[in-house]
Amino acid sequence: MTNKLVLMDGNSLIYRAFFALPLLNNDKGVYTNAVYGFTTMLLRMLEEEKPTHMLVAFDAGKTTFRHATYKEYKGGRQKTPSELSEQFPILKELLTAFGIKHYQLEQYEADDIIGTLSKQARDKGFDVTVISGDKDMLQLVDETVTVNVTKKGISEVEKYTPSYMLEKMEITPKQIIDLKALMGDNSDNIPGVPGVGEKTATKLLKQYETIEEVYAHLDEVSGKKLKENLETYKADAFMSKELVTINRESPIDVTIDDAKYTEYQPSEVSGIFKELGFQSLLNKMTGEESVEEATVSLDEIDYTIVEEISAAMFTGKEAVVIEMLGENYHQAAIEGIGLVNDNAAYFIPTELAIKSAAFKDWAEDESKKKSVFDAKKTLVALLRHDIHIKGITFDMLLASYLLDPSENNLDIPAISSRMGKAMAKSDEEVYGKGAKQKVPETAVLSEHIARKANALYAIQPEMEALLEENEQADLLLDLEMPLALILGEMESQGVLVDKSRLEEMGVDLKERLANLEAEIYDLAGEEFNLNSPKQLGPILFEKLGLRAIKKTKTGYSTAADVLEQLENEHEIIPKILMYRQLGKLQSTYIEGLLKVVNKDTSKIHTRYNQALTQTGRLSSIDPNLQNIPIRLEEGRKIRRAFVPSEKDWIMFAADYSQIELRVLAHIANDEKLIAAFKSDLDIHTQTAMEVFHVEKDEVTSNMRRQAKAVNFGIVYGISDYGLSQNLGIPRKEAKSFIDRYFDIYPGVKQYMEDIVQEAKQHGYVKTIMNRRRYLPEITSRNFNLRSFAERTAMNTPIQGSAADILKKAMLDLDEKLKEEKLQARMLLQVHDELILEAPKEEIEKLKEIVPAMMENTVELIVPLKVDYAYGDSWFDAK
DNA sequence: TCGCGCACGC
DNA sequence: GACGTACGTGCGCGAG
Repeated sequence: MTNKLVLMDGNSLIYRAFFALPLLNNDKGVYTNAVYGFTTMLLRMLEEEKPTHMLVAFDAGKTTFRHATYKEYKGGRQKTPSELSEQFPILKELLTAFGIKHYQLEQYEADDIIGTLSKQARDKGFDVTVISGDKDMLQLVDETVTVNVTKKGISEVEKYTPSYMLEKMEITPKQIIDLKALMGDNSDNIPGVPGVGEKTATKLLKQYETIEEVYAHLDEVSGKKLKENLETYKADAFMSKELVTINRESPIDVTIDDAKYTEYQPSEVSGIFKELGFQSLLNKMTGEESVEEATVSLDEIDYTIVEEISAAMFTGKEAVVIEMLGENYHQAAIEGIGLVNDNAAYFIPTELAIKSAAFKDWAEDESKKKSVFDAKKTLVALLRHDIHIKGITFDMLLASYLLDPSENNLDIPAISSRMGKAMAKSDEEVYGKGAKQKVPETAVLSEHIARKANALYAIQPEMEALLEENEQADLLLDLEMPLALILGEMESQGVLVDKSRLEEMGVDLKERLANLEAEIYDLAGEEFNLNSPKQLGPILFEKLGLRAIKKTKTGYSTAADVLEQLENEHEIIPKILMYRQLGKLQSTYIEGLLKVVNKDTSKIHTRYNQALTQTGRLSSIDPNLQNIPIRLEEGRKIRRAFVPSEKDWIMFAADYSQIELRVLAHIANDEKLIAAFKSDLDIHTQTAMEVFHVEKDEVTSNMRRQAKAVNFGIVYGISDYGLSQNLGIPRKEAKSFIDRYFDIYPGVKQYMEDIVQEAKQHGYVKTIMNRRRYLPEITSRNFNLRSFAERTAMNTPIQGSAADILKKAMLDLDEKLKEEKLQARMLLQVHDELILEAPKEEIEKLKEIVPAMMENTVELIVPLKVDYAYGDSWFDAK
């Protein structure tokens, strides 16, 4: 067997890892992210390369022999952050535990050590693999030396062989030196020749091979400026070449034999892993179930590519996968359909399915049971081909979401592999991602889709059993799944937008923004990019000498709460605030909305994500219709553009009043809070009366504001710190507010204590409809993590139950509208409100039905209250 | 392409 | 006493 030497560029890789990963620290406050990243890479190398010899090279110190040539070498570099430098010794300790040699040499860099060792090894007939984050290393590539360069952080490497280099970079390994000599390298402060970048350098080298030859034929080089620069900076070019050339004859006092590697002892390593808090690596090493399956070997699958659809194919119980690429299913094409039942697995080409009467009959037959992944997407996709799917009895996406809402890797392959059955490749593996996403050849596509349908079919019973165990079967079957269909219809229906209104507002805003901009530049005494906080900061806090109140990672904070405190100190401030407000309207709401209006229908079709939030709320994207402005009049006018889609119809909006606090009164069973809601007084005034011990008439607007903030804080689970920020008061005062609140509402206090205990005991909290949220960090020794988990424990049942209630109300209302044969239809849901459109004649009926459905969908100890309004636009429905 | 700062809603 | 703050989406900037 050939010997295999793996050489790792310690410095380069640990830097990469440090910047690629969030700044994790373990429970002792020691930063470990770079070591962690390096270790994952190391483990991967050991597994993939199976080295017989291994060595990690480090840079020795500040100065190297290269500094004698050029004292500015690596000049202008940022100092290594202490969070990183403290990780070097840890890494070396870890390497020792692995039994892996590490080495550094005064005056030389890791590159030189690697260059020298790889040469020696090659001469002894070794196979060599070098791993680095630095492309300079590519000069070492030859038939026996492969160089892996990390890309995109550290999770992937690109393997460079001589042929791959020629294909990718169009030059040979040796020419890397010449390439760098010409183009320079900013990070190492290597000058190169000005005006020569990768493109030009490659062109020159393809023609002349080396810079020596380039200069020998300088008169032939085309381009006056280029020739001039080459001439002027000739010395720099040659010096650069010297600097980037790796020394392959370094005076190292380590031999290849010293790098001999035998398999590491888990017992040696596990101690350090434990100390560092590398739980996942520990699990992996000890062979426990690991989250990421390294390689999945898939069983063979038999499936038929359907040529003609017949009713006989269907048994009445099947899994069906409508495959679409691209994220917007309102627009994306169906790539193909997978169908699996007890008898067979099929791939059905899209054209065949949508033209087939047998397929439509099957899809629309309520008695034919279907399992799907993402019922809403499936519904919408088929609706676009005039097929109204019915009989969906299982949705794997929603099932998985209910089992654990924190899971964000949600597709059939990922879910099935978590359920212990790897039955399909990941979508990313099959389709690629980002710009490179594409549909593979038919054979690959059809197999993938058939596999997914197969996995869906196979795993459904196990997921149903888990839901049953959690007492969540009803939540899926009677709440989320029917809701998915309603949401799908709402999305497909869309909401009509009066584009001309938006455009008129845009014209007006444009002018006002231009004026403000000019005034601000005038006051600042210079022009700059007003949209860049990074540029605005120094203008305000250095040039104009205003007080810097808060800092961010990247400089001064210029956030609204900071600027508001400076409002009276300089007339530029209110103008900036106004500019920001109007700029937001222009970019996000005018331009942003216009971009997503369907050209043919003038409608907007948002997408609700029903399997995302940790609390059970929906979210809305493309566009987000859940954050259309309302608080400030200026922004609220945006709502004028949302209008009914038919003549003589109106927009009808209904929202719950204080639903979260009512839910809190209910689950905390707090007498005072219950009484407050039963008397139907303004809850914030009521709270103010209690907290400040005053009569109703004595409650000032300021008292009410503070009481409101405390109520708000309780509902959203913010801390005393959060409340203090909100009210602009010291934290101590905020804390005393909260304490007084708890004195008044002891039931609430009791609930907060109990729910945290419950979370500790079970590991999760739940809503009134048994939605769960797991809180593993509730037992963390880290104060922050633990506190956050505790507040989440208090908050999630409140927010989540409120979400449950509105969801159920939507089902009830939908049914009632059908029952009453009304034309009115739901269009939007915004967490505690529903927006409908309806013919004018139905207004009276809606005034009765909508609040009644919403208020009575569940029975709590306190009444639910719904306010409603209607008008010619969403704006007017207030 | 990604993280950040900022801003909008509930 | 720590330390940084509910749940989301989207914009423009600026570094890689």
